[in-house]
Amino acid sequence: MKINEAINLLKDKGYKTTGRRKDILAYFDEADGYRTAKDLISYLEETYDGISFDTIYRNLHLYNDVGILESTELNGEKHFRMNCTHHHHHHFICNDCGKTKEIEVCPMDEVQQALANYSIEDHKFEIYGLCPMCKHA
Amino acid sequence: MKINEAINLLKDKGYKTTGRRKDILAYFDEADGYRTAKDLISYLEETYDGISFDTIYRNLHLYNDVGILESTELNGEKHFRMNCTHHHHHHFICNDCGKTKEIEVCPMDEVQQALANYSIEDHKFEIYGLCPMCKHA
DNA sequence: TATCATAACGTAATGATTACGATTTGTAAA
DNA sequence: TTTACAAATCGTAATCATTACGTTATGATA
Repeated sequence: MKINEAINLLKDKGYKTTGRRKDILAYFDEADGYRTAKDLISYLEETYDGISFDTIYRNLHLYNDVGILESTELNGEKHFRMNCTHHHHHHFICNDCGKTKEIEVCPMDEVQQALANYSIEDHKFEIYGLCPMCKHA
Repeated sequence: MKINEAINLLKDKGYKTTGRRKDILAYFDEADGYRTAKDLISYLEETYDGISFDTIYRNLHLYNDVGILESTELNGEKHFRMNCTHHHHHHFICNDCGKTKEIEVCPMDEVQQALANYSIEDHKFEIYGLCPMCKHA
């Protein structure tokens, strides 16, 4: 999702446009991969002297809820990245830099049949390793 | 993995067979699904008066390392279940009772090609929802 | 520019997990 | 069987990510 798109989405939903919020969007726009709350705090501390956990987590949850960000759990820590809204897909995630590559394969079609009497609510398919850049570093 | 198998594996590796360790195995053998450290503590407290976090987590890690248990992260908490050693497969996991169903489909073959220059180290494919039992409860 | 609800601050609380010194207990050798 | 000792457990404190909250600041609307 693009920054302007996200800002308009927030406005439409009645949320205020603050400096923190714009900077958080800028961070994830630039990051192009999964980042933690701690990563975000480090970044914002360059600009602001004193960032509250409240601000960090409230906005991460907000962005996640309205679909600006998507999240996953890696090594016991929540990680966030800009949401790819265009179509359903999965991700390769680099263990080193957190950057992602879209994977078009989704095995759910095949799986549905095997779970006839089950109620499927969600699924997760992620591939972990090193991206070409980190592999040769 | 069966309990006796696990105990022999521990002996072979030079680990001692203690009451706690046997009871932990019994718990996961009976559980037949994903359980948290807290779940395990509740169970062990019925038998022992005073179970140390040290004992819980040390043994969970040990069992996970030697392949007696396998683990996944659900709602920010590590969950463990008896390891299925026989062949590669994935799991449907019930959001209610934690019980699992094996899924034979694995999409990795298809994915390899799309990640030619990447180093693949691991992958995760899990399906979440309600099992037939919990669905009708 | 005044108003007011929302956002942010600073900090304390929570919950899972890890760490550690003291004590207990399997195990293997005497 | 007893002894010896490393490994296992205990009790509790520390850590780390996240959540909660009373107070203060600020964006948006009139």
